Amino acid sequence: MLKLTRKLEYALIALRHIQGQATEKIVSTKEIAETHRIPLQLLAKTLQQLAKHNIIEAIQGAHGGYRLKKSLDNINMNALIQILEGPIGIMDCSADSNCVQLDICNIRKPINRVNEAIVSMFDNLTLADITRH
Amino acid sequence: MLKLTRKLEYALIALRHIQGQATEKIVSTKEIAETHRIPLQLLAKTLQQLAKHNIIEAIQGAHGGYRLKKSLDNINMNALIQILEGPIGIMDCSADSNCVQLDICNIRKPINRVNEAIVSMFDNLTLADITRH
DNA sequence: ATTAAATACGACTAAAATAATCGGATATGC
DNA sequence: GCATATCCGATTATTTTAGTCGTATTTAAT
Ligand code: SF4
Ligand code: SF4
Repeated sequence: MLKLTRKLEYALIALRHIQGQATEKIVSTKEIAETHRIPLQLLAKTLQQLAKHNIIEAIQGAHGGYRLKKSLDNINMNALIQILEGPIGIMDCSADSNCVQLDICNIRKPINRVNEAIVSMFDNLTLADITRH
Repeated sequence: MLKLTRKLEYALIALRHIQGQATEKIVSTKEIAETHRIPLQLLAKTLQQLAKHNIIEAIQGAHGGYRLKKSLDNINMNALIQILEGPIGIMDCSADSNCVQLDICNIRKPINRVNEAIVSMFDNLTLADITRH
């Protein structure tokens, strides 16, 4: 309950790892996976998602890997979560959510406010805040 | 990811329902379950947990049910979560967590700060805040 | 050219967490 | 005594998350 996913953790670990290297160094998935004992394939797919969304840049072929494409100051946690997991929703109140309680629910509004508070918290947290400290 | 559980939702819905009744009225699980289309057995067990922790008072036997035992102003969301789901942890960093990354993890501290921020948010949110609006 | 090392990606399987149900016990008002 | 409730452990079902597999493609080095 209220847990982050491993995928998200792996992404943060990887971003911090990449940031710790020389700016132009190309870091391979393997290097990150071995350093931090992350399952290689899972990390690979995660990094591919980040590359597709222009957070990191992929260099293919032998001696390929990734390097940062944006400054981590300019990306917030909410954006990262959005990329990897979709929008934050502490519960599922959308129209197509087929929640049987939907139209008779007596806690929907306050719960939505809580959700917004969490979203806003992650909005105000840059990846640099996390990868720097 | 970052979702509340149904059990917790059901508890909130039930507490709000009970609060909406006359102060001394005894409300049965069945009444709440039918009004809000919540699975009876699951709600029953949830309310039992709340009763055990003195948030509501159980009246057994025919015409039994529950009524509030504490003012909802004096209970915060964090306490409710603690009762129903245990401590909030957006990830599992305890000593016995057998996370293989534990001793080489480069995001542990910042993640713990995020966790504390969430806990503190739920600490400052009373059940009355949720059941009233 | 061939090989080795890397990303790219869809499909699949495994594991864990959550949600719901079942079966019975106990209590109590009428 | 019976109907209606709470109580509660055990089990099953469902959903979500985590991880793996197989294969294709790219590219540097030889
Ligand atoms: S808050 Fe109410 S409507 Fe929204 S998902 Fe929970 S029960 Fe359904
Ligand atoms: S933050 Fe690091 S140590 Fe904590 S659970 Fe996640 S990976 Fe493991």
